[in-house]
Amino acid sequence: KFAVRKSKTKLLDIGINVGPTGSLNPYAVLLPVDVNGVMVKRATLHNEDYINTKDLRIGDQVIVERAGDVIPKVVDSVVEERNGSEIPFKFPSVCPSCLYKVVRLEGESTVICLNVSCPARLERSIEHFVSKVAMDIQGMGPRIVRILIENNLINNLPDIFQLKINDLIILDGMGQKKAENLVKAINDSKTRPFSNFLVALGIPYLGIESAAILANHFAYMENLVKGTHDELLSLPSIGDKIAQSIIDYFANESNLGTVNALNELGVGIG
DNA sequence: CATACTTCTACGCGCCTATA
DNA sequence: TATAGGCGCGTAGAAGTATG
Repeated sequence: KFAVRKSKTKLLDIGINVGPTGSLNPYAVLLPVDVNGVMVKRATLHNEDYINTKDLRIGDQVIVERAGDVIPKVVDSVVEERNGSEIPFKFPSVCPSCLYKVVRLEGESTVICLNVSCPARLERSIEHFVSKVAMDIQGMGPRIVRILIENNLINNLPDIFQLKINDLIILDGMGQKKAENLVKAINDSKTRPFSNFLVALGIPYLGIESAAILANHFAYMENLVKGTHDELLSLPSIGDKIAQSIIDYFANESNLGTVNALNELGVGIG
């Protein structure tokens, strides 16, 4: 097995993932290639500017590298090998999931879908909600999340806590044992620390570290909701971006409704 | 018991934000 | 403007469970 750090392959296509907060994240679909012992068929492209700056075109031969032998990335296109059939990539103007017009805010590199009812956003926000750093609901990975949504068992975050064993047991590949384990995991997650609950909400720029600082200062959701921009800014490692992001989140009626509904189900209190 | 399928975990670099 | 550090990215392999 050769130790190849960089490899050349063909950029077959550029796809778009919709993130939990509606961001449109581009990724490269590659002709599978061995990069230092690993077959790589996909690599992140970060954002619209990254594609434009590198002038990556669909059909290009591209250099793929695994940074630290872990995460693959497209580092360059091989311009000399173009034959004229390569197609420049136009970043989508509508969300690939809900077809709503997307926006790119001044000074931001991220293009986002603002439709709060976007199906892709719902799916990704639930995946994030149940993930390890957030509510840590074991046995509820992306696949199960999709099945639950497809079967109309989940239409929003609070719905997760209404799931019953009998709802789950009828699903494909879900038996008594899995259903029991999932319901138990969901119930256990109700007592996750405030910081993890905050992360679970999916507030842009708010990760576990910043959330821990907020949780430490405010202790309860009702205090945080009342927190002013200045108070947030006074906290270590909370700058204008994160502060504004938090203010924006709690200024949104729909978000407040979600938080209240969760609290009433015994989720994320204390 | 064998097979199929899903989830979980580790990995470490570099974009982006916070801060001086 | 420069430096520090949080955060998320894609893949393989292990661990676990469902099903026949």
